[in-house]
Amino acid sequence: MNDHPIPPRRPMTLRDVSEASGVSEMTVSRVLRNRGDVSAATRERVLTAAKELGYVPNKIAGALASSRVNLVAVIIPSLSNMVFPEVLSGITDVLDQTHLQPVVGVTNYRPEREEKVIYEMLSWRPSGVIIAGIEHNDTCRRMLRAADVPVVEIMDVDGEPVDSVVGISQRRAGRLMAEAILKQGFEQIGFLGTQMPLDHRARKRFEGFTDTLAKAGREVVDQEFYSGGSALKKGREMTRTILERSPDLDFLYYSNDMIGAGGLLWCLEQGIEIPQRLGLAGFNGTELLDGLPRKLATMDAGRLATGREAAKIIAARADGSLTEPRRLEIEPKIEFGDTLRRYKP
Amino acid sequence: MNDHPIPPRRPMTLRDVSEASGVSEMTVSRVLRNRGDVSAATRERVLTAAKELGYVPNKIAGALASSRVNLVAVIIPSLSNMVFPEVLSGITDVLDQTHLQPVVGVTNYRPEREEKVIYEMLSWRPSGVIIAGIEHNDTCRRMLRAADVPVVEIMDVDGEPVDSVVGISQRRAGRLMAEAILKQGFEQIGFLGTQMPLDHRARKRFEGFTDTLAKAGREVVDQEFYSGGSALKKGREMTRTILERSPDLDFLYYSNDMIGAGGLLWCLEQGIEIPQRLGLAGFNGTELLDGLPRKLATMDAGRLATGREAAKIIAARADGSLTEPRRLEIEPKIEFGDTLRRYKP
DNA sequence: GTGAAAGCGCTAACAC
DNA sequence: GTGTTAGCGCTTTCAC
Repeated sequence: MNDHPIPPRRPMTLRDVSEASGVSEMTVSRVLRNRGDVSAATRERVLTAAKELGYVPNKIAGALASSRVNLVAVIIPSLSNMVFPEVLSGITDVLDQTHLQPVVGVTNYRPEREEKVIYEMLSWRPSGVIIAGIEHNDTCRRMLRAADVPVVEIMDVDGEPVDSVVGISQRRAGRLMAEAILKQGFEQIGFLGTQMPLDHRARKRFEGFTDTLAKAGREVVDQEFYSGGSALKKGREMTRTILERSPDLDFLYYSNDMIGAGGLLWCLEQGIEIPQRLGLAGFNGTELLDGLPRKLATMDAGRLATGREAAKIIAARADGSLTEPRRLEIEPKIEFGDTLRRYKP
Repeated sequence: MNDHPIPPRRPMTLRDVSEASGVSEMTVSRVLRNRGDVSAATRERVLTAAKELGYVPNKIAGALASSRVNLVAVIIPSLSNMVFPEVLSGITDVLDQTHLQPVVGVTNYRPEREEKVIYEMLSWRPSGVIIAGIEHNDTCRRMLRAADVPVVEIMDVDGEPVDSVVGISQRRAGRLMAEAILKQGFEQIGFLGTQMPLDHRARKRFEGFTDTLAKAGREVVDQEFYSGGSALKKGREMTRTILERSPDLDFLYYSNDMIGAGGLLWCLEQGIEIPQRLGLAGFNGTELLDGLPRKLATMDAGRLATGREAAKIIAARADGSLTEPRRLEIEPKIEFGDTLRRYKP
């Protein structure tokens, strides 16, 4: 064995590859980035050397030198609500075909977290920002605008976007559901939702919903809210509670599919006749609903499409093929399932 | 209005804050990072200037200069399986109390994607890597080792870790469940799982399961696999299929809670007596199970704890308070629910 | 096709 | 307490 003193391990650099291959740093860089003309021979030598050394380029240095970063900041309120991972899938689908890479930040629906996450993300100078919601405080909006980076706000188009926006109108979603419910002759309507004053999307949906009822001379007769715990279980409990308190209700509108599913299971166990005696509807168009004993009515919010379109906009802005802000409203689609339609169409 | 020509917008730098506040760049840097002594007065001036300009520091330059990056790479196979978001929650809980920040990469269970994601992540020189699974190909292992960064492999301790490792033994989890099932006198056991040769954790669990059955002179009598679609619905369909084919089965072991829940719902609808006629068990300890008509037996894999502990290790390595690799085996815990226990304990 | 020089926007180290 | 100098590891630009 040799017993030369081992010098302290220095992180590997281009220079190491350069020395190992006997080619200038500059040419090594060209090979590694596939830029400019390099002879096949040199190319080969560089690639071999890099591979043997296990060289991984330092993107920090690269980004600083070129002021180009292939990161796209994706800022969402939560990961435990399946809705956001689904949007992320859409984003990933599209970005995977580009050189761009999503980086996820989670705000937990807290504005001060949102500020922090935006700040942190922007400090890495990403090529674009995709952010859930269109309601952000002044600090957030100012940062986003000042960053001079393409921004796409998603999942809510009711408001003034910073730049581009893709998603459904939550108000319209609430309205459409209210109209469908009224059309089926339901009259005593209850609402069940999350206790989350900062979920602007749920709030707007509810507003659209109640406004429409009001125009028809109706109102939400009773309400029930929850926070934390198993949504399925909470849906069950809330449904029992609200029906005990207001036995005359003939429709329950849930702010998400999971609590709706819990409610549906409970109602079926009680032998409640659905939808004749009691109609039900959730929101989101979750895959899960397909496996229930009856299919809960819901509204597909086009999450996958939203993610895809948002990513396309960022990609197009990044490669210069798009320069103007876009506004893309996606149409929410009612799925009647087995719990909303009383009369045959 | 003034009509001076507007110079092309140059991204803002420390220098701008320096000029605006009349303080040297270095001191501005000190204030912004809370490093070293700065007089209250200068401090104030700098902060005001920075805020007014809406300055967001360039972390790329900072990271290059200091060779310190506050990013922790988190590499997981999927976001659509709730398991991983939950681990992420644990990680976030802990990292939120440090200056470290998680960055998520998704591999879709594909080794070539894993290679790419690791490479991309490492090229940003993160302070640590948390990666799902302990099975990685040689390229991946070499990169991780060469990166000279703390690495924590999670959710599977059966194998040789690159560095630290936190999680349950999947083989042991399979074994424990097999033992519990046998103890309850079940004899004709069927298995239902995902069609995913690359999910090593599911594979090891299954191996531990069948090995234990074998030692008791038993075997898995029939199996059924699925891929894609609504897991709840698939669970339903697979359960019907397997029971039609093998009506003598008296126990169904599902590789995850969601298909188990689908199976449970179907069995209840069929009026199958559970668990006397047929026992059921899933895997994961998903919150969802709490809302079902009966609680499915399952096994808590300690996902939150796994995430937390992994993050703690990274944080401790990063601040120098830990220097050795750690190995932390978490004990999986059977939850009997209402579908596994035939005899009163 | 290849190389040398300059500098991206910060911070470490040291001087004052 | 504050400022100066010299890089961090790449890429841009330009020369050859």
